[in-house]
Amino acid sequence: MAERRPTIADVARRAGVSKGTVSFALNGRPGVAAATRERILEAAEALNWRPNHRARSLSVSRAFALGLVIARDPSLLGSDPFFPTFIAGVETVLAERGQALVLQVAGGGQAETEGYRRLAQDGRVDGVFLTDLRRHDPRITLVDALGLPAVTLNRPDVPSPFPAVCLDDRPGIAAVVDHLVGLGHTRIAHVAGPDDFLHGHGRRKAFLDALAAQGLPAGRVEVSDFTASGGTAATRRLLDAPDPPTAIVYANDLMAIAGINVAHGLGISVPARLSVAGFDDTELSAHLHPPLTTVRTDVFGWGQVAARSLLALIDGESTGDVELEPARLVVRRSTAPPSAPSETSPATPYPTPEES
Amino acid sequence: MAERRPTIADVARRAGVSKGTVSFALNGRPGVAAATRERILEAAEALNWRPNHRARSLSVSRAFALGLVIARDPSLLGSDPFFPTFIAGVETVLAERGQALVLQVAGGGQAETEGYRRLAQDGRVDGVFLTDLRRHDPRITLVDALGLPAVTLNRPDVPSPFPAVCLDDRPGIAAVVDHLVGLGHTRIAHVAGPDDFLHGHGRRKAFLDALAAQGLPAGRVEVSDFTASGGTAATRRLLDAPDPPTAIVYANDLMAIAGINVAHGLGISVPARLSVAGFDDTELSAHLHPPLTTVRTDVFGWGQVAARSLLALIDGESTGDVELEPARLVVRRSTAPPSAPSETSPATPYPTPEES
DNA sequence: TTGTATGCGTTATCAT
DNA sequence: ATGATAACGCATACAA
Repeated sequence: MAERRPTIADVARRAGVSKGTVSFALNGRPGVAAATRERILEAAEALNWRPNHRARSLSVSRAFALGLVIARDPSLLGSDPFFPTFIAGVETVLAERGQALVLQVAGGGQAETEGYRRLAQDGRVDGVFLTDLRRHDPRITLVDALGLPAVTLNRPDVPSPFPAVCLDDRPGIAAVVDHLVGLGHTRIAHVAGPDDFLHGHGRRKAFLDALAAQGLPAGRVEVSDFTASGGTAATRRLLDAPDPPTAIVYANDLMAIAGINVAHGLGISVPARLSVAGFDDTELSAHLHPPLTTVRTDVFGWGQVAARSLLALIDGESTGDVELEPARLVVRRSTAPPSAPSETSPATPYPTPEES
Repeated sequence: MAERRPTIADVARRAGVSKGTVSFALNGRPGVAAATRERILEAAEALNWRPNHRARSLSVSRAFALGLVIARDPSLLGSDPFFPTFIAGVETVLAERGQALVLQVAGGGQAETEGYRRLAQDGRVDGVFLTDLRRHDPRITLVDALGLPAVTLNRPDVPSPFPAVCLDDRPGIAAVVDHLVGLGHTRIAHVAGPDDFLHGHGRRKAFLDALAAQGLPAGRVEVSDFTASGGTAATRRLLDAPDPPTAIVYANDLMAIAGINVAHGLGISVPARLSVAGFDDTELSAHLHPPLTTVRTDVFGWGQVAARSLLALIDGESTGDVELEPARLVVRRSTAPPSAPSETSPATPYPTPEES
């Protein structure tokens, strides 16, 4: 005799009314006499009735869930701090609203499209987050065609019907460049992310713009892929060049850390002979030696705001684009004035690390 | 006139049969005449009918989704490579079976319990993964009481009704110790994970057991927390001690990397004066300088097998516990023979890094 | 071999 | 103004 979960029919029977009236009463809708409402609430309470989520989902045609499709090489996903932090931010909002997060990890581009399509066709979610925007991102029209509400992280470079939740990278990159120029650097290079990602592209442009604003010639840019191995290769190319840079601005911490290690391997000490700056402010970067100068963005908050925006959009009360606090510089010990050209690498140990 | 999606009633009408017959025909159940079946399939094809996922979910009382509750401090979640990789493995299996993954990130213990409860009560998922097992983990009985099928990652230390998907850490740790002893080390320390995690506890025990098996006295163990900051502090404590170790075995790569940086800060070169080994084989560890000797586990495969096991359990065809390929040692350059006691830190640059 | 009723909560429509 | 009824979506136990 499995204790069957009470249904709305049980409540209706006990209160002596119809199912419809129970529904109206419990959802606080008008058209129910106060006395009747009271009776219904008591019956529901007595039976400890909770609406069946699946039935509710069916009748209102809502999933009460949001979707996130991650298109990344699984083997590299583990070293990216973005998604876990972003998801954690999203979750804080969803948890208090009874919403769930449905995740998909898609390898290649084909699987990605299929992922959105499945989420939409199965009605698994009421809306999706569009992260890691690419240039001329096909997902904008795809998701729109699927009839799925969405928010984009930052603004796409194509017309978009979706609200954008924006966190501007560029001030952070500009601040790094200004910081390095202020220290006396003139040969500054950049290790960029893939150029088809909007953020990779944007950080690169911000780098070049900031140099130009400082009246310096364009620095060398090595396009890489946000991975440690890519950062290693790009750094080798830069440091093996005839006129190597005295400072390198990386598009993320992972490549920067790999870069520092390449420098160490070449006997080039950081920051004495090479200044290095990252981007992300991962937990590790403060605990390196030297601790990494980097750029911090509030990814957790980004997730929170994106979730709120998407839920508002789904509820038909979109507030339009949102602008978050831009990225900002965190100065630590991996950046310092360039050494005099004649000076050789000093063998002195680094000063004790200290958080800025 | 929104083009209403065709329903099973439309198909039934077109084929001149009842809804029930359509359902039987399309699910390949017996009791439908071949000619009738053919007619129904044609009608469904012509109308391009797809079953409504939500209605299906309601009628069969299944969510066609699995759940994962992650109880981690959100600010530290980003530096842990485990979950993204595990999830990616899970997804490869779910994608081809039309299943979804519902994720919850819960901060403290209270929120964690609430997370499982919500998943169960709302019928959001048909089963859950129990990861990061703790000693006397209360989730075993909780999830069982909630009537939710589950698989555990490794075996709990309490009686469990759930299949376990096991990947043994211990051979990896033992191999590290053997490797270090083989190099000539006798003062080997361990920086452990939190002792209430079974894997933190297990790696520590494996470390001590391996030393004992080698006939060496118990090495010093610093219990830490898997974070860079924790690894930094623990390493300081070890290296500041009167009789510092010549090798440190860390319970994860993140702490090991932080440890290497502490050593650098103290002018202690790795591996010349201190050997360091990690655990995880994160992407970065091969690109450090020196590249990190560590232990590799197939987290992606773990996710795949766990997903298959959980789905099998839900379908009532559980295959019992599963044992995966155990963790195995990856020797790189961060481990070397201990220097002679009298020898001071050599200032020679590291050899060029090379993957083992 | 096929049709019907039931399970679910919500809501449009109808009846008082 | 209040409340009852039926329909929505699919699968399945049961009746015919």
